[in-house]
Amino acid sequence: MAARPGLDPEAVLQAAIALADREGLEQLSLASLAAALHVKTPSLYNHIKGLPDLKRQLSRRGLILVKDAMVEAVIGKSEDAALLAAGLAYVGFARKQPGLYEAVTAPLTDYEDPELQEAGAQVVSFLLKLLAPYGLSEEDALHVVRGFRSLVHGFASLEGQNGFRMGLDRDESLRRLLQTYLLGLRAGSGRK
Amino acid sequence: MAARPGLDPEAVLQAAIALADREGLEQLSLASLAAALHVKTPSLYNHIKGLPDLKRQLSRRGLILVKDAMVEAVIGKSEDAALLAAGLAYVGFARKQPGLYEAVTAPLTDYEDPELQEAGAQVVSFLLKLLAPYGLSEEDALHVVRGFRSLVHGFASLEGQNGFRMGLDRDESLRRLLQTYLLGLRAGSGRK
DNA sequence: TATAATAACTAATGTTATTAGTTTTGTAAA
DNA sequence: TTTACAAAACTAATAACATTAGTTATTATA
Repeated sequence: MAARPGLDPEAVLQAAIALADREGLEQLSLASLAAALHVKTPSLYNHIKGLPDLKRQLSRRGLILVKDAMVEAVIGKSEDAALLAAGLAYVGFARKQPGLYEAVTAPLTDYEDPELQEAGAQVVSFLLKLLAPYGLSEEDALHVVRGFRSLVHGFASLEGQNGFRMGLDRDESLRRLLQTYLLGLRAGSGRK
Repeated sequence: MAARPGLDPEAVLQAAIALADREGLEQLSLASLAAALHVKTPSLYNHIKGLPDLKRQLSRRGLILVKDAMVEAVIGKSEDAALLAAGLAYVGFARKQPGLYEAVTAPLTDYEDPELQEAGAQVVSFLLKLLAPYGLSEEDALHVVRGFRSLVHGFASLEGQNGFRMGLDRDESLRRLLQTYLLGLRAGSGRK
């Protein structure tokens, strides 16, 4: 019947996110995290199960937040404008929280984690809603969702690893990529 | 004037690639690599500078090989057919050598490594050649290169982290993604 | 005020990367 | 054939890290 304040799991997660965004996900260790929290490493085990568990939590939180960012971005928009806004918001999130986004895309130790699957399913479900007005079959819509996710994740990932070196406006590249894909969708809707 | 055979840097690299492809890049450690080579860990330092150096070499080799795979795939093809073949080859490479491809896309310790920049530049240069027949301005072509790389890398990366869960044909998703983008390129070439 | 839940700690273990210094060995020159 | 040396592989040692076990300290509540 008596607790003791101090850290809690959410505070540890927040500190881990801050550290990952600031220094990169590879720099996130229990040692560096404990130091940032002015605590000894083993104390963290009162709040997390271990480093793999912490990274799993980062992945999940990142997925939730990137979806939230897209949801926010499409308010009052529909069809191409909504998809464009969602794509820009996705990449914007990856830029603002690079370490957290890295965690989303990091090779998972556990592909089968149900919390991660749920978070991923919410992203897919959100995109399917944006596609509803296009009147696609369920199968067609799922292919498009895969395409859209590939687009935005690929762009965000390459940008995040400094893959775009030329002095060419990156926002312009992203806008063109999304618009070209959307144009292709319109142009191809008659086709098989 | 006298050497002593045994391992050499290329053999170490090959073993590292095999291990990464088999077990995943995270499982690649100097300890596991040395064990696979029936050697003690410090012996590896006769052939590589250390673990970061080894991973850098993997990145570079992966970039070269993925480009080679695309070059091979476009023989005798041009325009949309060539870009489609290149995209399929890119993803095919990531599927066949998942650990090596992971290394290509892993967050680098050293963005500025000239060897990696050179390898990346060769990929860009190759794609620019494929785009030549489209008669785009240099700037337009560079935007398209970014788009194409985003497409294929995003797809390969999501697929590699088991991001595509639905029982939906993945090759079909990839083909549609590439075709939709190419269609958008054609449709949009009059526009700004 | 006393208690109990629990956060934080110390101590210890095992893994890993890395460096320094030593031994071994195969080849090329004598 | 013998010898010398270059380089590969080794042993030993250190430092960083994650993790577990067991102990101490603290604080909200009964």
